[in-house]
Order: sequence, then structure tokens, then C-alpha cells
Amino acid sequence: MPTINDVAKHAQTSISSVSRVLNNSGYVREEVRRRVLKAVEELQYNPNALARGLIKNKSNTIGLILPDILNPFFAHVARGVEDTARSYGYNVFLCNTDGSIEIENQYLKVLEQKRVDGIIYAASQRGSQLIAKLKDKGTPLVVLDRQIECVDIDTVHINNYQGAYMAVNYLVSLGHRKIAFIGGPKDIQSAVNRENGYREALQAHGLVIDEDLIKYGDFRYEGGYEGAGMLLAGKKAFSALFSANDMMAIGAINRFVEAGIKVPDDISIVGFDDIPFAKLIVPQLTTIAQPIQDMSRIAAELLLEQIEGEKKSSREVILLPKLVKRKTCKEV
Amino acid sequence: MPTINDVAKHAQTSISSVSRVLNNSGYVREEVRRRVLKAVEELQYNPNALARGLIKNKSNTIGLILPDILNPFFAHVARGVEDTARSYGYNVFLCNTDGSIEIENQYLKVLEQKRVDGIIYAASQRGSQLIAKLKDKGTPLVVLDRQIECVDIDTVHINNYQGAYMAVNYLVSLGHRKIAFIGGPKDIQSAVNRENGYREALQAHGLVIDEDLIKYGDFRYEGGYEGAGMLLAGKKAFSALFSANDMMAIGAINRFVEAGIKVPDDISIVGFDDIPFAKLIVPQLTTIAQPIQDMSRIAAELLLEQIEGEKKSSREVILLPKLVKRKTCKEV
DNA sequence: AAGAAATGTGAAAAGGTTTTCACATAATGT
DNA sequence: ACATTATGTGAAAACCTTTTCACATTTCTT
Repeated sequence: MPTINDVAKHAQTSISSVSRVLNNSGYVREEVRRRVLKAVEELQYNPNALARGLIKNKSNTIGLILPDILNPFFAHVARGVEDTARSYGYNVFLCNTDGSIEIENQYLKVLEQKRVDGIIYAASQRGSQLIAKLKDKGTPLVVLDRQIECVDIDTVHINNYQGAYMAVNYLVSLGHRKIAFIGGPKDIQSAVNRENGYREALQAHGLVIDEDLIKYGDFRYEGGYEGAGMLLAGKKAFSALFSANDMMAIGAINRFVEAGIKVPDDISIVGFDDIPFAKLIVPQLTTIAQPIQDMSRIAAELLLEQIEGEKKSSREVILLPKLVKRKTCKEV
Repeated sequence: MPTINDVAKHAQTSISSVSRVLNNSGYVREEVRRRVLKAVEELQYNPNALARGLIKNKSNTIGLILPDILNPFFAHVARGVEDTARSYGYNVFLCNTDGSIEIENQYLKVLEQKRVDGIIYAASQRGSQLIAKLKDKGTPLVVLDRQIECVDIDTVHINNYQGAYMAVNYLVSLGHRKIAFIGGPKDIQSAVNRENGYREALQAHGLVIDEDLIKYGDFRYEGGYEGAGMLLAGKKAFSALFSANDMMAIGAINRFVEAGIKVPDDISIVGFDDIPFAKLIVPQLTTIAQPIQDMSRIAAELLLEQIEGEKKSSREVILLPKLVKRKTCKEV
């Protein structure tokens, strides 16, 4: 692989001049520039980013830490981050942690070795000590969709509380009074925020919160299926269901259909996430859409601002979800 | 950030000795080793991979080029590649090309600049000149799920022909004689292979190929929906449908249901891919499963063998898909 | 015409590591 | 006791850039 030295020889000039034309810095005679460009072309010279990074103390690389790219939510995150990183001339290291704090630690270490210019962190709840440590080192950092207690960190997330509130509000506006809920795991912050939104929306409308109409699942299809089964077994009447995510909503729908209950005629349903399949099932799922890709674009932009500009005071960006009305809700 | 020099001073020894203990190379007195390790710990020293890469001419990094991580197929690819790369001590650069040859070129260039140790290529069909160029440069390379004409390149893909053949074979074994087909875009190799499998399976069973029962879609939900509509409008009787992918199969099912046609009672359906949602729709979709993650694991392993071992003769690995029987097929 | 400013050039240092080499000491073989 | 061998150490070169600095030449002011 040719080096800048080879180019200099071939163009009959010095290394310095080659560097100058390549970086458009300083003065260089037009003829020399031409010769250099020609040499670059002929030798197919492609500068060594390792050497460049070493001396400039900059790698034009960022790390993206997330639990699992197979989860469509994080695939969107990756897409959004990669898109804007590329447009700024950065590459992104993909780091799946699988939820393991060990892998996370390992990655944090090697990302530092590779001298990434910044990190976008969208992984475990518990990693907050790690986060604090990173912050101490001064590594540019943006935390995505995670509640982080320590202040002074750029953060962008979605208002889950508000989204749930909107869902319930919509159901109430359709005339529903008995609205069941299937929530997510209690140790996931977004899940509890959605539950709070549900509860407070009911209260705001002067409706009673019936604990028998509240079940919990694991955010997976089976959780919704089973939750719906339990609601049915409970014998308490309800005319609507708000599910804390779409997967469980779909599970619930299938459980209802099995029981001969019609959606939306007998029961109205609102999900959360707007996964791609929400509009492919029959009936199409009414749900709360999260602007994931916007979120990750903004996260990447915040990070790159941190990297390229001087550090400003840290920011918290909160995006509003959106109600997508489709076919699983009906007036009562 | 502390350097090896700082560690040497702190441990009262030379740079060379520090390097030796860090790399477990050469002789070093036990006490010195202890002092060095202590210094590393105290200073939180983390070696600069850029400098290391520069001198060793090795980055412990690979590039993964694919069209779009949002496509679950490629999300699986990414996951498989990243997993095995990590286990070998490598990082992966995520490169979405969005199908654009320009972005692809851009990425190829910057990956070379960053001196990646190898590339896994799972993007456009047309990139074969690029591929040849890479090959010429001697960059370790594995091509994933793409038919590449130029020889002497490690390749791993799935036998789409065989998968389609299995699907049709299964339908025939259930007694179906009039089997419709919705294919993918004709300029995608895997799509034409699936079509060939369909055709030759019919012939092998002595069944006529009725061109009126063959429609084409875009591999998306809408394509299947419309294809099914056209089949219905065609007035030719058929008792089964093989769809070249699951998304279109789901579109077709929904179109059939809309028309009051029952699946599987009136029409049996087999898809292709086994996307996560295949088992969540009602009725659960019978389909041909691709061992995507196996494929990408193997690809990564081939690449790392190329990188770490001396280059052996190039290999082509072909994986067999699997028929997953669920609820959309019925004996006739 | 002379001094000042603008333009242009190359040598050398710096960035942080690994590796080679020369040398020094300790252990072993005869 | 002396020659080998094994063990241990540090200086310096190498990897490929960018950037600074000193110097040389041209162009512009007055």
C-alpha cells in the first residue's frame, strides 16, 4: 500500500507539500498540486487513517452500544445513528451487549483503546456507574432512551408517560370507561412510565383504577396472550385494552379472537411502538408511534456537536410520541 | 490519557519492558512485571490501538457492508457477524449502503483508509467490479448471500432453489396440483433461484406450469396483496400458493381473507424466510426458514481465517433451508 | 528602488506503540 | 575456572501522518 512518501517521490516534491494539497492547508503552487493529484491517482493512494488519527488525536469513529440489533427498535436506532454519522464523515462501531454488563464493560474498554471520538449509549439501565466513569474521562457521550440519574449528560428520549396518557385519553374520548392494561416488566423504566401515564390519565378523567384490570407481561407476544387470558378469566367486564407495547397487543388480539371476542366490536385495543407489523395485521393496530429514528438522529447530532464544537451545557431532548389511529378501536 | 511512557516512568522501567509485559513477549523479571501491572492499574492505562495498529499493520476491525439494517434479514446478518467477530477480538464497522452504489464506493474507500483487516460484503448485486478490485488488492473478503461471478472468492449463501423446491414438494405431497406462485423482482438473484425451484419442482412431479398462475411482487406486503388480487381476478382455479417471501405471503393471506377465502381451508400457503412474525399471524405461516445467523457466523469465521491464517484456496459454503410446518397448509 | 507582505517549500518533530539489537547479568555445562 | 546458554534490559528505529518553523521567492506598497 503506497504511503505519502511514495506520492511525494512520484510527484517530485516533499511530503509536506503532498499533505498540504491533500488537506487543502497552506500554500501550494498550482503545478505542484496538479502533479500531486496525478501521483495520487496513479498510485491509488489512500491515506492511512490510523497514522492520521494518531497525530490528530481523532479517529472519526463513534461507538454505538445497544442490547440487540435484532430488536427492531434498536435496528431503527442503528439506522438513524449511522445515517447521520456518515453524513458527518464518521464511522460507527456496532456493539451488541445482549444485556450483559460484562460485554458492555469489555466494549467500553476496547472503544477507548480504539480512541473513538464519542459514544452513543442505548443499553442497560444499570450501567450508570460506567456512564459516570465515561463522563469523568471526558468522553463525549449521549444517552439514548434511558433514564440516567447523574446530571450533566446529554440525553434524548421519548415521553412514554405522555404516550400512554394519549392512548388512554383517546379510548376515553371514544366513550370507554372500563379500560384494561397490560404492562411491561416493572424494572424497565419506560414500562413504568407507560403505566403511570395509564393510571394518571384514568384519574384525570375521574375513572376508577381497577387493579383487577391490570396485568403484566414481558413485552413479548406470549405476555400479551397470557395477559389477555387472565383478563378474560377475571370475569370483570372491560370494553378496551391498552397494551404497553405492540407485541403484547398482538398477542392479546389473538387470544381474544380465539375466545370468540371481536376486535374492535367487542373490545377496542391500543398498542405502543408502531412496529412495522402493526399495520399488517387484521385489523390494523391502533397504536402510539415512537419517533425512534428522529430520536437517534438527534442523538447523533448532539454527540457530533459535542465532538466538533466546544462542549456546551448538557441538554435533555424529549420527543413526543404520536397516536396512529387504525382499525382496532371503536366508539362505544 | 496516559501513554506507555507514563507507565514506564511510574514503574521505574523502560518502555520496552512495559510493552513486553503487556504483550507477554520476551523475558521480564517477575518483580518488574508486578510493578508494571501495578502502574497500569493505577494510571488506568489503556493502550492506543491506533498506534498499535499503525506499527503492526493490523486494526482488529472488519467492515460489514449491507443494504439496510432495518431489514430483519440483515439485522440477523449483523448480529451473527458481530457475535463471532467479538469472540475473536475484532470490532465491526456497520455500513448501510441503502442500495446506493455511491455510498458503497464511499464506504469501501474509507474502510481502506481505516485499514480494516477484512470485509464482509452483503450488499448490491452490481458491486462485482468493486469486489474484483478489492480482491486484487488482497483485502480479505467474504461475500454473503450474493452470487458473484468472479471466482476465487469466499462465498456463503443459502440454497434458494432448494428451498423453493422443498416448498412446492411439500404442497404436492399434500395433494395440491394447481399451485400458484408470487415471485420477487427478477433482477434479484435469490428471487430467480426461488422461481426456478418452483418451476422445476412442478416439472419433476409432471405438473404443468401455468404462466397465468405466476405473478411477481416487490418482496413487500403490498406486492403479495396485489399479486393475490391478480390471481383471484384471473379466474383460474388454484388450491395452493407458494410465495417467494413471507411478507408477500402475509399480504396474500390478507387479500384472500378480504375476499372471503379461507386459509388453509380453501387455499394452502407456503412462504419463505421465516420472519419473526410468521408464527404470530393467524393462522401461523408455514414457511421455508433460512439459517441466516449460521450463515453469517460462518462468513465471519471464513473471514477471520483468511485474516489470521495464511490464505487457503477459496471456499463456497451453501446452507440448506428448512421447511417449517405450521398452520397455513392443508391436505386436499 | 527598497521594504513589507504574500506565496511557496522542505526538514524535522511529534504522536504512541512494537520490535530489533546490543549489551548485561545469572545459571548451566564441562 | 571458563565457555555456553538462558534470562533480562533499554536505546533506537520503524510505522505514516500532520504541523511547525525557518527559509526562499515572488508580488505589492509607497
